Amino acid sequence: MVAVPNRDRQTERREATRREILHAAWDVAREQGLATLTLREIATRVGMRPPSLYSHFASKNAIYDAMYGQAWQTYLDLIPQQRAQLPSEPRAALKFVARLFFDFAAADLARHQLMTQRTIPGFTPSHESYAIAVEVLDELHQLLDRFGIRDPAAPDLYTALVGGLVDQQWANDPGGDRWRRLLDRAIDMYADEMGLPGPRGDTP
Amino acid sequence: MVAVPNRDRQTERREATRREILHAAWDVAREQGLATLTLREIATRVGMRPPSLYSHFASKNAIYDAMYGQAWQTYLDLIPQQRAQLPSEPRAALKFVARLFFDFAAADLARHQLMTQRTIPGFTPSHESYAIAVEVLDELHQLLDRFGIRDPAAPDLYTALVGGLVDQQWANDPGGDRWRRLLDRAIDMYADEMGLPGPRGDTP
DNA sequence: GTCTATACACCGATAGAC
DNA sequence: GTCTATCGGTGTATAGAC
Repeated sequence: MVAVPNRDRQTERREATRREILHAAWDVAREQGLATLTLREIATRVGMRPPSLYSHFASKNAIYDAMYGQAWQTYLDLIPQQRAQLPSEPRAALKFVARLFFDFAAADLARHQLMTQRTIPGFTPSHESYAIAVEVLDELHQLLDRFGIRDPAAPDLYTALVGGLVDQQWANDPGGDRWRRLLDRAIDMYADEMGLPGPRGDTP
Repeated sequence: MVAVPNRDRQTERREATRREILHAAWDVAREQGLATLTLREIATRVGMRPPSLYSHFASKNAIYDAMYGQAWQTYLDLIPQQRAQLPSEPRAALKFVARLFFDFAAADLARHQLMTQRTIPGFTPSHESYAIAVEVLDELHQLLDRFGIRDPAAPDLYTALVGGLVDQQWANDPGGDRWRRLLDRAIDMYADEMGLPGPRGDTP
């Protein structure tokens, strides 16, 4: 019986090629900007001709969509290890989580734009990919809930605050830390608003 | 002596054409997305052939740059009339100013992206255009100073907070008001952090 | 200042051979 | 699954006539 192992090996090979293509796509997006991404350039980097990409992705937007899902999945995968390191003190925990997201978003402009902005005209994530982003948001809701923050406005205000710091960092001081330095202060301000107990102060 | 009047009429005509081109460019950007802007489409709308645009703008980026400057200038022009309507109570004043910026930014995605995000790979505003944005920021600094808010972090935290609400609004509820409704609450939170006196509460 | 003509490169996508 | 060939179109930008 070799049918099953063969099929497995083939699907694995297929997924490896998909990953390779996406990896090249990320390289291009980082180097030349998300909006300048082209099938030609991706194909060149993986040693293919452009039409061959259509054996793995139905369209250019399908590549964007896979990248979108991959980006949110990468962040989602950080959460278990984040949970293991989470400080018990609520404010310290919120700061830890905020810093994790900030650094993730500040590390890669193309990724950040794809995840949270409408940079690519006409691109909308598929339900499948969007569901991963929703999972991440769900984790945030649970975290806030665990700390007794049940204000209905709390998650939206949190995402606006942390996302706003990231966006300002990218727009006005890329590569620097002018807004990153305000992160702990911003979280303390937020924690005060939400009635979270505990002392103010920067993380060590 | 007709030399001077003629020259004036000619430069006026020239500027009118420039305005017409930019107006068409804004239409295209709004309808099809900022990144999809093409000289072809702009030219068609003003009834020209694409190469004719080069009599008025040195390049496509020069058009982006003029749009950038125009957008910030439009906002700057709102400030005198905003100042006339400014509530005397500090918190109400901050809310009023924040709402003005929010609504301006939420009214036009392409404009917002050009003003505050790095949507167009390779585009950087000229010093002249950027100076207008700096003028707007200067007005914010003066406003905060007038209310006794002299914390060095105050302006950066303010732009992150208000900008963050705008970005979330565009990313997750375009055309809605899910984050707009949090504006007064966010400003109260900010005012508390900055030690601004006065009562909390939504604007009427 | 606007036009035609054109350069020169690029794009996403499809058809069909192998 | 990858290729070649090709479609029909896009793009910015320049030269030179009028």
